[in-house]
Amino acid sequence: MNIRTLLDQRLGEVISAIAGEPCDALVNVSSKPQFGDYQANGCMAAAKRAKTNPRAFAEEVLKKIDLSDIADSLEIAGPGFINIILRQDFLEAQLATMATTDALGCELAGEAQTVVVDFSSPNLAKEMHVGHLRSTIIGDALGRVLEFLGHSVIRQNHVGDWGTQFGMLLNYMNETGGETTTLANLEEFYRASKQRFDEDEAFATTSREMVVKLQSGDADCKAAWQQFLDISLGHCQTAYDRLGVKLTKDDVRGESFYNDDLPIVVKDLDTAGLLKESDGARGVFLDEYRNKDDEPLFVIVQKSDGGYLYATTDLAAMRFRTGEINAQRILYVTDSRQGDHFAQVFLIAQRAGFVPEHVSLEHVPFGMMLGDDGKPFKTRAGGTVKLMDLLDEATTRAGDLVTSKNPGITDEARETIAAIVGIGALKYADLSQNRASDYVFAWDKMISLDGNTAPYMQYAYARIRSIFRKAASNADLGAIVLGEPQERALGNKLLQFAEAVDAVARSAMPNVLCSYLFELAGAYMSFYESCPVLKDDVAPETRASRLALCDLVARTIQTGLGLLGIETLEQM
RNA sequence: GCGCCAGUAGCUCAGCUGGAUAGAGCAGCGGUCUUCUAAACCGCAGGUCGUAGGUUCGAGUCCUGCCUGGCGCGCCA
Repeated sequence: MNIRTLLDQRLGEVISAIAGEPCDALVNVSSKPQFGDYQANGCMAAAKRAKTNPRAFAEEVLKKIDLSDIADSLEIAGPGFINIILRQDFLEAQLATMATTDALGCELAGEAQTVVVDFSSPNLAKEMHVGHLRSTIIGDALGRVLEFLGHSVIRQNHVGDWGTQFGMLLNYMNETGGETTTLANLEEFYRASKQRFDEDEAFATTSREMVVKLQSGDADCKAAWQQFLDISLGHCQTAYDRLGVKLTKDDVRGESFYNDDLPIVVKDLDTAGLLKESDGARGVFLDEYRNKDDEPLFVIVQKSDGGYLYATTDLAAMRFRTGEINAQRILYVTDSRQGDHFAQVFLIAQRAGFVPEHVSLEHVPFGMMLGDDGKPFKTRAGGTVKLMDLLDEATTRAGDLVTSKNPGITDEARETIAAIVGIGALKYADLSQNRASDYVFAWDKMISLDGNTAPYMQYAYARIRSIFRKAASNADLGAIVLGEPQERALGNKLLQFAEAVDAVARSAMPNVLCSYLFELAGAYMSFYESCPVLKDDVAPETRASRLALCDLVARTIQTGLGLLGIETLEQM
């Protein structure tokens, strides 16, 4: 049950009826406690359209509306706000309902959709580096949230497995005997082959021939290529597993998959009357975009030498995703620099009829990871930071912290906690930022575990679990009664979980869920300080009520962090 | 030259379709541990929301100009 939506509907009907046209009630969580639990802001706008006094309009609304089953009081304030205080027994009943299901009050807003989430998409010629982190974890979180709401999520790892560089790599693999051991360090392997390519003209020539052979389907070449991909994908899978990202081999559908479709894309564009030629290249002119000379932009889909480009592959993928997968919504989780590119290929795809009108194409852009100097995040030597090294450092730092907080701990427990806390902190630091902006990566901030961090939530969870361990067999849950102000605040916050999850699904902004969880954990910490659960002087029914609240908070934090791909711990 | 994104507290950032006195977290200052885990809690202080106009009952949010930073702009992805 999404209370905000409920109020929006109930008030919206009345406001619309009075105004004589459809109006939005604009219900939101109140900006301040003295304004009640929720506030409706829609009367001012509706009154304006109906050309009446907003306060008088709001009074009319209060006269007509019956919210007695939900709200204790409705008050008009300021120019025409309606402040809503919910009934305590309504909140208690809602919490009881919320506790009965794993969905914790979340429900499908409309029809279930088939949603393609295109994310991670590393170039398999090299090892994964920090540049792939944001796409991977943001896309993973979005996939989990949409799935949680009942949508059918198709993950697509659009890996780079088909560029000219593969000729170079295959050639070098042949030269070095194709031993898999030499591929243990992909980065080094790439560097070495690149060096050969740049220094030896003969090598470069055979490399180019290798590409042609590969793309024309030569069996030996294809086998070697497949072997290379398997190894590279293995590296990726190790990273995904350590990150706790739900991506497997089955989700991989790389550029090569669309190879046979590329000529068809060009042909279809021609059929649609969109294809033009310019300087020997073929492509589509877009009036909406201008080039440097203020002429319509030419988006090339086939080079003058006959080769295809990434716009072609993306168009082929769109055709496949709507035609074969039947997607109704497609999310592209890539960095914001590709914004223009996607806007352009979306336009072409719609114009060419590759994507029906009802399908939503959404670029989900994110900013760059910067170092604390404000420049792109690099190693001290200025090189690319490997993803694996980043994960290692996160767990090492978390491990050191565990040791300092809890010196007596066994090595085994330490490692488990370090992995979950370290990886969780790393992912949360990223997810909690508005993805649109560049983000300054700072180990100390992230791993200091203070403030709005994953460990703060993990700690709140562990504290609750500790209570249940202590209560042992005497931990029966009772009916929730929101007696104390902290209990009411906590209960209210719990019921907003569905609102937060809905907002993430709609806007593709995981940071909304992070903010929610931080507020929830904060409300719990305040509750924890002022409302004893297991102390001797707590009445049995109060104890049972608070245990039920604790349980629901624990489940919400665990589920919420789970939607972000972050694990919880019984003890920290 | 054109386009996209950003500019909010000392630092890092929130701010949902325009709503009431702009919020957090760090850092700073001051309180709270014979503890249901202090990785915590409570309080104080900190602001011309880049800038100049405009739209209106109301603007951090919408429009226009300007300034600053980042990114992109036909045969790489």
